[in-house]
Amino acid sequence: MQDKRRITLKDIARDLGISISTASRALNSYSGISDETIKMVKDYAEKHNYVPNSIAVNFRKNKTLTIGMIVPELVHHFFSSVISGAISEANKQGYRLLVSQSDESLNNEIRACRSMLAGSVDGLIISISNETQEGSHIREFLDEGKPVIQFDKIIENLKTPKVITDDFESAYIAVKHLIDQGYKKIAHINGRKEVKNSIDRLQGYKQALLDHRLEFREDWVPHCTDISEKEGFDYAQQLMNLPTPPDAIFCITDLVALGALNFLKKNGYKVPQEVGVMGFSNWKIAEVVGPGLSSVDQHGFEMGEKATSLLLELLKEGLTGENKTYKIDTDLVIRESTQKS
Amino acid sequence: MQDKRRITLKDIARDLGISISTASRALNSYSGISDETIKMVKDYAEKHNYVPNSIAVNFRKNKTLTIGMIVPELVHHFFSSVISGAISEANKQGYRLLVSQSDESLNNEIRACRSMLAGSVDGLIISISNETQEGSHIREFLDEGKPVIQFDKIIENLKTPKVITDDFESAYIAVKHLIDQGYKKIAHINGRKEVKNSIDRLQGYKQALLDHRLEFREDWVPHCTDISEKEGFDYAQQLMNLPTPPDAIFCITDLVALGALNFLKKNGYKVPQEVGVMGFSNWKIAEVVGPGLSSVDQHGFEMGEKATSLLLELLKEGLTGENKTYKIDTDLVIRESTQKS
DNA sequence: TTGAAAGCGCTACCAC
DNA sequence: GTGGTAGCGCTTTCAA
Repeated sequence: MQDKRRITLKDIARDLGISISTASRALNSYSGISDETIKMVKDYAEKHNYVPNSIAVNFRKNKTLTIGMIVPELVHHFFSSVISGAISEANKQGYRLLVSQSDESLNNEIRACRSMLAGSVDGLIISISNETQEGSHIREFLDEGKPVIQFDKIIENLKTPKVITDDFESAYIAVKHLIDQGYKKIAHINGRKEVKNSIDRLQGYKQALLDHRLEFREDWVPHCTDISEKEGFDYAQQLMNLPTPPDAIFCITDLVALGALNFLKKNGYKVPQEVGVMGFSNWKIAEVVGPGLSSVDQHGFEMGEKATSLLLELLKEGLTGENKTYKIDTDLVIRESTQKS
Repeated sequence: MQDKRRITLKDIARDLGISISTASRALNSYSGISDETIKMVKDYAEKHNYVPNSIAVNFRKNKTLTIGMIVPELVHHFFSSVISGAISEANKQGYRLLVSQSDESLNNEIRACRSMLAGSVDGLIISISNETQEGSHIREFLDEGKPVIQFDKIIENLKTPKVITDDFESAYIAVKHLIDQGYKKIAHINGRKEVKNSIDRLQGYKQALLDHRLEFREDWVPHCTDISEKEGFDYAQQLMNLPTPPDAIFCITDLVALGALNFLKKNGYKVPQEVGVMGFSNWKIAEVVGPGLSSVDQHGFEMGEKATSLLLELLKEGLTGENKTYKIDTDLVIRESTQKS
């Protein structure tokens, strides 16, 4: 293997008979350098394929031009969309993205944070794991003056900017759509009771029922723990076997909705005529399943962009940011599964 | 904001009345340092929460402990699985993963390569974009002695280790399954004619037909350009409208298979009784579509792990690697769409 | 077993 | 407009 040493500023300076500082200034087009010199140096650099050693630059400037991103799960339409948006925005501004995942484990999350904090990133964008309750490992960033943006799954009382889906509003709109379609007994397969997204969606669901004078029943609101297809199937079964079964099911997630849909299809319920089904997240499966699943699109890409631009702004200003919450709009995507009328 | 300066070796040395080099050696437990000193320094470091400035270490050692990964598209079940596997393996060995995507654009790919080459990574794992024909931007890594691993979509004549799906074998097995099920007129919606994966799958398809004395017809092998659902739909239509329509369709990808499936369902063809459909990649959609789509699972996570461990091995040895190809096994996942019998 | 010092490549300050 | 030089934090010779 060849280890062709890269040409350095020193080489340029020597070959051109100028000083290193002049070469540096010329390449960075500082004021106070003659156009002549600038041209000479730039031409030489071009010709000899000079690439500044960015490790050295980083070292000198004490920054990395890299931002870290930690998500609970990478193989997931929503999170990969967010990452995609983050990369896009970061690259636009000359930054790179270091990606890690916690696999929903607090220990992994802490390890990832530590590794990034050791000097590989200038700031952090994170969506916490299910296990994370408290954020001392995240606070370490702030303590060193490195900004953090939380998104989607957040720790409320950690003083960072937050980018989230407006879960209340989105759930409200989704349920209102069901109501508008003429469904009257609307159940909600919710998520974990202690997770903010679940709580907010549940509130939005309740408020929509309240505002439209529809009945709310505790036994119409089961709570998932895994948020899996199987749970969707099982809870749909449980709901439909109630003495008073619902005529629509609003699901915490498309995967759960898929399970519900499968139960309903398998057992001869007509969707959407007898039972309406609404998902959340608008994954690819919502589009391809039969019948097409109405869902709420969370604009993951946009969320990634927003979180990144917020972080870069703070980086530019040298701040760690205020405790402000930014809500990203959602879109209700209406498909067959709720088209009763 | 607070900018609590982090404690450095210098601080430790000063406070402990020893030299910087001793402090450094103690922390790294070099031989030739008294246990006493080691203990003293380590205790002090622990107590004052010393974290080595990894930018400085990187600079000094001229490496970053970071590897770069460039994929055509991040929001994609296969690629996010690969990334997930790569992160897992990299972290295990103390490395981090910098992720970028080309969006199937050669220019973006070149830009991403340049950015990483400038000093942010020690090596690269890449799956090239559809537009990429030639790899001078990748060769720049090798020229600097930085190893590269190609995976999935590769440039054959670039001297790097390669990790790929055994497309020939996988296609062969998939088609053989169709044959075993009793299908006799098997079409293949292929990909671009110049892309290696397409070519190999086509060859596997042909060989399976040949070995089982089934007819091969050019007009049964249309070529996609986008590899989209729409193309699947359109080509299925084209195939079924031929004077001699096929009784099974092997699709280059699940998305294409989905389009084909949709065409068939919409037009009253019974799947799998009248027409069998086989996908490739085994995305989530293959599992959830009705009827369930038989497909070939590519083991993305494993591929990411393998590519990463190969890269780290080279990094350890200081080599750029040989032109060796590693084929990752696939699994045939049989669902309803091909269960004729 | 320890210390002094060079130096990685670059930027930025201070002279001239 | 340009050059000299200090120094970022660390590792690693070389000397003692």
